[in-house]
Amino acid sequence: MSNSQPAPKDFIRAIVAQDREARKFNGVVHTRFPPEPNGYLHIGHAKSICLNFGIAQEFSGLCNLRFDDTNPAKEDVEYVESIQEDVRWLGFDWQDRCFFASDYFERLYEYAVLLIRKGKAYVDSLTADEIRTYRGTLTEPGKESPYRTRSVEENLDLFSRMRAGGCEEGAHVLRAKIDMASPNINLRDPTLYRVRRVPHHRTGSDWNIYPTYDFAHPLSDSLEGITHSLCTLEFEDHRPLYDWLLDECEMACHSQQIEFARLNLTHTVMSKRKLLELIEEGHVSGWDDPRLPTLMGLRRRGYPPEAIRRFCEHIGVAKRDGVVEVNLLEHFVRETLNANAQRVMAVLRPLRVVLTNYPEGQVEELPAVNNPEDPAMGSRAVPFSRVVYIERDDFREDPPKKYFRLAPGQEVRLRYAYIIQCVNVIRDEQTGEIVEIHCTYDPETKSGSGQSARKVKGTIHWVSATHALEAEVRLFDHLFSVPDPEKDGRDYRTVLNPNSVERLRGCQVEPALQGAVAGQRFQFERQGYFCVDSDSTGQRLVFNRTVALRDSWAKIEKK
RNA sequence: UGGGGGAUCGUCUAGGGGCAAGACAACAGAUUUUGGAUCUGUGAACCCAGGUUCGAUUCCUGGUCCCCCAGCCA
Repeated sequence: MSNSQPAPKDFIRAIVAQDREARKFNGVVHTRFPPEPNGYLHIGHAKSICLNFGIAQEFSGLCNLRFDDTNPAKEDVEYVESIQEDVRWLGFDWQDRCFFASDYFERLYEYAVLLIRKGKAYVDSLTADEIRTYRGTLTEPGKESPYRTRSVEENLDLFSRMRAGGCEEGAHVLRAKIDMASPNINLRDPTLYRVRRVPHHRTGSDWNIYPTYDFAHPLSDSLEGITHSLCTLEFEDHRPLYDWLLDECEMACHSQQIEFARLNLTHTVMSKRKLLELIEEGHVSGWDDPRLPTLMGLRRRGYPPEAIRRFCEHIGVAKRDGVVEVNLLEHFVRETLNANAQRVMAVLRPLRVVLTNYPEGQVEELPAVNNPEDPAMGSRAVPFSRVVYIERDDFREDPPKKYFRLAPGQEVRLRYAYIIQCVNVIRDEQTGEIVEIHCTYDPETKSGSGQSARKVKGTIHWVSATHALEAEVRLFDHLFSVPDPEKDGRDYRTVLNPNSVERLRGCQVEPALQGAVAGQRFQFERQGYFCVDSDSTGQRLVFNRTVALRDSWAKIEKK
């Protein structure tokens, strides 16, 4: 019964559910994710991937991966491979259904011939400039090309010569014969084929002509039996053409195009062009720079694919265009990492602390919980000794109100260890800089066993100086310092965040991190989630900060 | 002043002739050996104007504002 079904989550699922119930397409649901292999995927694509694969899953259907490789001048196998890797990483499986529009070139050509025979397409020999002029404007109708009335025979002959390689690029194009006066510019005899004397990454030099998106897309959808062809809003105007082509080519399957709003995120840019500019101008290091919204970048940054999926589920699908705040994405990253990231202690900006009453040479192995959210993750031993490092931020000579950390005379708990009290501050005689602090520890307050009634307000993280591993840590922040980098048409480069990355060397991390491999994710207690960077080696650990923990102290201090 | 789409808390998304719901963010409190997590609570919205109606955010009419389209890109 339909009333036992949960309400559809969005208008597209509502349509799909209705179609399935009405047995449209025989009750089958078949979608596709159709990237052009001319760049790398970003989180905007993730929305489409989750939508298409998600709907297929929910409606017991299938989702194809199809490369829209109709423009050899811009495309490359390198992109094909990276796109496949990204889709897999996101957690989706196209099984044996990875297709290419180029797989259909021969059939597409035959459909073009069919259109010519029906008098629905013609070879135009106007120049690109002339075609533009003839097209008219938004408010004025276009003019018909003088070549529009060529005979079927002449068109057939010309078109086959275009294919055979007898003409220069731009000499001719194949156009649909629709309506030069249409208020919808896409219907003013759109181009179906153009001459391109460029080798294609899959078909080599087999072809001298290539179909346009407008021609190839609907036919590819139909050939694959795609029932619901989901795309972004800017293709809304193309739908009449999409339908016209399926009708005129007499396709057995009339796929249904449905448009939804693309994803926009605050504090970043999403277009391939701008992403490329950021890379080429050296503002970021490459497509996998952890500050970029590319899937490669997010992966390197440490974002779990599950977090991205949850985010995409959560933002929903609608037709109004808007901008999602990045903090929503970050929320899902924290939420998933909180549940499964191993906790570890790491001191980013070390301050030496000597426990003057702790026996020289003594080492204790203190048990530490790996993840309080998940007891199954067990515990580990953390070495403790007379000299430890704490965070410089965790000591203040003049502590503000409500500062629950270390200060002269004040007490604080070292996580999983003892309560210590600051008794002395040692500074560099020249610079006056604090070089180390002396504390005493209270042996009665050992974590767990002690049961000391004594409570302190603060607990800070630390690492044993003799046992710590040195590491480099890269702290990332938003690439842009404002939510909408392109507001009022300004150049987004003018609002790049100068502090979007901070490299910290000489960080001291817990020995449990020995041997951590690239991609492994941790929570550095009290600081955030970090992931081992691909620059990391056995000798030199490098971490990326995925996202900081929520910091309510920072808020208090701001006031 | 062509055509196509859209307008609900700060943000995203529901709903739909009769109390406008959720999430993030914000704020307040509880709790806490992570100032994390968790829990509780608070504030916060139907673009405007008319009309129909007992009643309109929803239906109708007219506006306003925003987005997209003049590639041989997708």
